[in-house]
Amino acid sequence: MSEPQDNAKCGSCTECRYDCCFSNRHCGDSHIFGILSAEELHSLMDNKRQIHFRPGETIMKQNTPLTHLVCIKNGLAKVVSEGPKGKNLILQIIKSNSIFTGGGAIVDDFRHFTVAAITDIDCCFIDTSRLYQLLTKNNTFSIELLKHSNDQHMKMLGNLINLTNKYMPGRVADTILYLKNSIFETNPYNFVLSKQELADMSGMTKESFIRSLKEFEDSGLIRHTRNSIEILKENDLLEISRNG
Amino acid sequence: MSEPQDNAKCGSCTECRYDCCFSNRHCGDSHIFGILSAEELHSLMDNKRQIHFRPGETIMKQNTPLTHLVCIKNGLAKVVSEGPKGKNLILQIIKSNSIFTGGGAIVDDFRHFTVAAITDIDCCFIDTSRLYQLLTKNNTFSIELLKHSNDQHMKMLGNLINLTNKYMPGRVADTILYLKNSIFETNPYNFVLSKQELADMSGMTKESFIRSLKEFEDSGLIRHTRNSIEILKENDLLEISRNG
DNA sequence: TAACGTAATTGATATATATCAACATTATAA
DNA sequence: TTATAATGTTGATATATATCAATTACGTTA
Repeated sequence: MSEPQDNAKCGSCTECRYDCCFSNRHCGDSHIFGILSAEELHSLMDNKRQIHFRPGETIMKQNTPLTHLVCIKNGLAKVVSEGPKGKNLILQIIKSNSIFTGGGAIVDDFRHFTVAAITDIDCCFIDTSRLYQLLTKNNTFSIELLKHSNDQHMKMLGNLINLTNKYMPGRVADTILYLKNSIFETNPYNFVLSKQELADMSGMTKESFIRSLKEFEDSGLIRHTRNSIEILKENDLLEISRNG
Repeated sequence: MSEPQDNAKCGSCTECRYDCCFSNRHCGDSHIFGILSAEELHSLMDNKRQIHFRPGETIMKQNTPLTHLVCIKNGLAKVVSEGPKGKNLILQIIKSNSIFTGGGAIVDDFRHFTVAAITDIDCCFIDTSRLYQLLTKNNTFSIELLKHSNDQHMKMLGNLINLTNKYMPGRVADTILYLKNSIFETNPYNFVLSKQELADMSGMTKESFIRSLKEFEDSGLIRHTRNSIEILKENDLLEISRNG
């Protein structure tokens, strides 16, 4: 894999080595590493590897042994469940400063998801053995990880409910609102996701997604180009999302 | 199954009071209480309440504050996600000797599911405050609970995949095989679930469930009466489950 | 720039599933 | 027991969504 400037920095400088990927302030949806002492952080990151991925590359593959957890330093990645017969479902988008284990940590130590880079990505691979060691030593850390796990669990429940209870327009509304409010956080937002990927996030075919999106455009709810969407009437979209 | 006298016994005798619901040997899918010392078990169960529910009664209700976790001592319960517009999805059946928190433990302390009794049920309500206290004291316990959480998480992923990637016959096959292999564990198995509930487990209407079941019967894969099912050709059903 | 491959779009059609309505069966209570 | 409600079953139809095929736009490389 290629190694740009940041990469080299992280591999050499000591300060960076144990801190750069998980500074307390920036640890995204979880403060999980914020509670660790320097020593503990050291024990966890001692032999971590920072790796660069190009868009499209697979970061972790479903059904492989869960030997490392991944921390996204910067870039966007998609979490995919590869179903039978090539049916992919994108369950979430991971942003900078997030950790991701792959699902089966402690339970069966297999990865239940595939994670692939959407943009260029710098991320760290941390040995799960180090994680487990730390779990046995720092109870607060265990509790934080439990919190993180429950959080992911409830997000997946949300996914399940949306995908099974709603018609297509509701699911499309969910997807584009999720991207605006949880991922890009600006209103006309640009993205690098293909229509196929947007459809995979919404549990439908790309043709259906396109048609639904067009209806929104015709109704004046959104405006969109090849790779940007502007939400014009968020309340109406929320209403569509609620009514399924 | 245990005798009904247990109920009374549990309320009075001290030994029973801290042990009967969660003996190490019988703690179902989790050994979570098996690792606790007598003292710790005491601290957890000190003020626990054992309650009896009749079939159909609600044990915990979605969207209420998560003040207690529930341990099913004996009986069967259904875990329901109540969607908008009365669309219910039954996510799992809970058997004897299982614990259930309701989803949002530590995260938002709200219940994300409704749990309702299918049969008569004896269960214990344990203060979550006691649980949290114990979490901070016993690291092994935290790790066990983390394991339990991840386990539930991956089971929900399985649900999601089944419900979104499969056609009706595959989902019906999943449901009746799940009941045979994970819940009742005998072959012609009797159940107290209505066709509506079976349909709610399979993410479809009761009419569709009935039709699908009839096709299985006509093809000689199963035999069924009002409240019993016999699996005749499990391999064929597994094949149907796989092919969606 | 032209040429090619890939992604996006549109339309016509097929199919899975839900809905609605009628009826049958079983359970419950007077 | 009979009456009445609840649940189960079947059929006809409507609808949401996928599939297939054709075309267009775009981006990349020669």
